[in-house]
Formats: sequence, structure tokens, C-alpha cells
Amino acid sequence: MKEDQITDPSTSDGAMLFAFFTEVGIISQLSSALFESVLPQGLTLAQFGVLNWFSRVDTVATPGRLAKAFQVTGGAMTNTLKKLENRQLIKIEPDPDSGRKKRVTMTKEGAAMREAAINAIKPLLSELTEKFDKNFIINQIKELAEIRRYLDERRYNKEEVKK
Amino acid sequence: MKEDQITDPSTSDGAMLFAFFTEVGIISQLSSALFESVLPQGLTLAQFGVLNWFSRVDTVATPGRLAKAFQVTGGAMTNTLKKLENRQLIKIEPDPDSGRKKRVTMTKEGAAMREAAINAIKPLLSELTEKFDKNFIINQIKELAEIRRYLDERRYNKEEVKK
DNA sequence: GTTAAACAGTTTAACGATAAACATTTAGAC
DNA sequence: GTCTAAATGTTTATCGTTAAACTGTTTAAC
Repeated sequence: MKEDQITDPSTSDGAMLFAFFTEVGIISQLSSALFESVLPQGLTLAQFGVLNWFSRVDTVATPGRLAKAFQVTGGAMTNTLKKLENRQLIKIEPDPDSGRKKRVTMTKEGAAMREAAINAIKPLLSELTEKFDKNFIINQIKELAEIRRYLDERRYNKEEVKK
Repeated sequence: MKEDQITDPSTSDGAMLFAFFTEVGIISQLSSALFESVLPQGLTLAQFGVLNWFSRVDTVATPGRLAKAFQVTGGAMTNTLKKLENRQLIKIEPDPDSGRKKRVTMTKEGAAMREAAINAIKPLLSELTEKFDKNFIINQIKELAEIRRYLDERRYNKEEVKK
């Protein structure tokens, strides 16, 4: 029988898609490791992302809002926020208006750490900017965002079905 | 939805690149979760990848060769192979020709599991294939591979510099 | 008012990943 | 032959992530 031929993904369009996601996964892994290798004092990308959010989006947040912004589970955000709190880079207080919410803000130390992180990754970003064309990256972002939106929507629908 | 934009491409070239890697990271995360949700019996993508490799590339390998193929560290591959060995999906033996190498092969059960996995992800791949144009994906793979090659090279050079 | 459901956040167990330290085996310089 | 360096693989500690179970709080139905 030639079942192998038919089911082999390398002979189908599906294989291409799988190769695409594999490529994305490897880039995600390699780039994360690369950025974290230059971030100061063992700051991780997840932690830097939260600090950066406070500089760019809003000065106050709830864990839930941050979890949604970064598209991670609540547990993941709890974990990241705890690490940041231990290093005194953020402050977590009970929300005065709601007993189940919490109020997360960045400390002065957090803002300073974010500045240091920005400076630390600057050379790496410059190197990569020089290596890859600006329009190439712009186009990539646009196209990848399309795929990301679909996957995000897909996840949402899956959760709806479960109910 | 998406009230909070994480990525902000319009500020600087560096920010654009950072947004690119953020996008890649999210897609990696969402797609992995999606694929693993349909894989049979808790098979992970990492494990499926190895089984699939044996069907597509070669029937025998060393842990080091697989680690290079998937661009992960040796420790990561040791871990994945151990999981597969525990489930009897692969066989790990000492290399008769070299005391430090090992000889990894896929078992019959492994091949069957790979078949089952292929069938399990087929509907998902069909859905995505329908949603995204074939040439679009082909082009994406080509462009992403370029970036991946650079990051991989970059990692290698970093290791060289350390010496 | 009581009670059930939804919401916000945390905890736990499992996964894959890295980096660094650690054997062990092989190969090369002398 | 010896002895150092490289190659191969593993272990350990730490990281981020998910899913599922769990606590506590708020809302809404009655």
C-alpha cells in the first residue's frame, strides 16, 4: 500500500504550513535566547515586556489585563508578576474598588531597569536593523499579524464550543 | 478585544524589529498550543517532530544530530528522547563504533504513533491551508528561513567569541 | 436575603527550553 | 605512550508556558 505517500506531510500543502510553524517556532526560540543573553541582570523577555508595557501603554493595570495584553494564561502572568515584585520592579496592591482585582504599578526601580534594558538591547537591535531591510520587516509584521489574528480567533472559538 | 496593543511598529526601527519578534513569539505560542490540542495521547510537538524526522529524513540518528536538526540544546534533546523512550516510541542504544555516541531509532510503535499524529492534525492543516494562500506561505517560509539562518549563525559566533 | 453563577487571581503538576557544570570517550600533539 | 583538548551526552537549576483545580469576591436571579 502507499499510505505513506498519501499521509506524508511532505507531499501535501499541509506540510508547507507545518514547515512554516516550525520555522516560526525556531525563530521564536533563537531570538528569545539571544535577547535574554543581552538583557541586564537576568531580566527575562517576559519580565521586560511587562516593564515596557508600563512605559508605553498605561501606568496601572490588573494582572488580568496584562495577561490578555500578552495573550498568556492568568497563571503565567501571576508567575511573571511575582518575579518582578520580588525584585521590587513592580508593586502589587489590592484594588480599593474591588476585592478580587489587584492593582499593579511599576516602581521607580522598575522604570530604571526598563531604561537599562532598552539600552542593553539597542546594539543588538541595531545590528539586526542593519542586516534586514526595514520594509521587509514592516511587511513581515503585517503578514504575520494576519496569521496571529486568525489563530487568536480560532482559540477563542474553541473555548466557546467547549461551553 | 485587543484594547492593549503590545507591539508598536511606528516608533523606531528597533521597535519594529522588536515587534516582529513579539509577533513571531505569539504565533509560536498559539500554534503550538493549537497543534498539541489535537495530537493523540498527549504527544507533544517536540516529540512528534522527532518521530516525523525519522519518517522523513533518516531511519537512524544520534542525539546530537537531532539536536542540531531541531536547533535545540543537547539537554533539550536528551529530555525529549527520554520521554519518547519511556513510551517505547524510539529505541536508544550505544553506538557500536563509538563509546560516546548513541544510536537512536524509531520503533514500530513510534511509526504507528506518527501515523496517528499525522491523521490527527490533518483536519487542522486543511483548515489552515484553506484559510491561507499557498504562495503566501511558501514566500513566508523563504523569508523566515533567512532570518532563522542569521540568528543561528549569530548564536554560533557568540559561542566562538566566548572562547 | 439566599443562593448560584460568573469573575479575578493563585496554585500545582507537567511540558520544553536554556545555561552551566559534569562525566566519559576519542583524537591529536608531543 | 602520555596527556591535553575536543566531542558527545547527561544532569541540575531556573525559566516561561499551559491546563486544571482551587480560593475568594462580586453579581444577579429568585
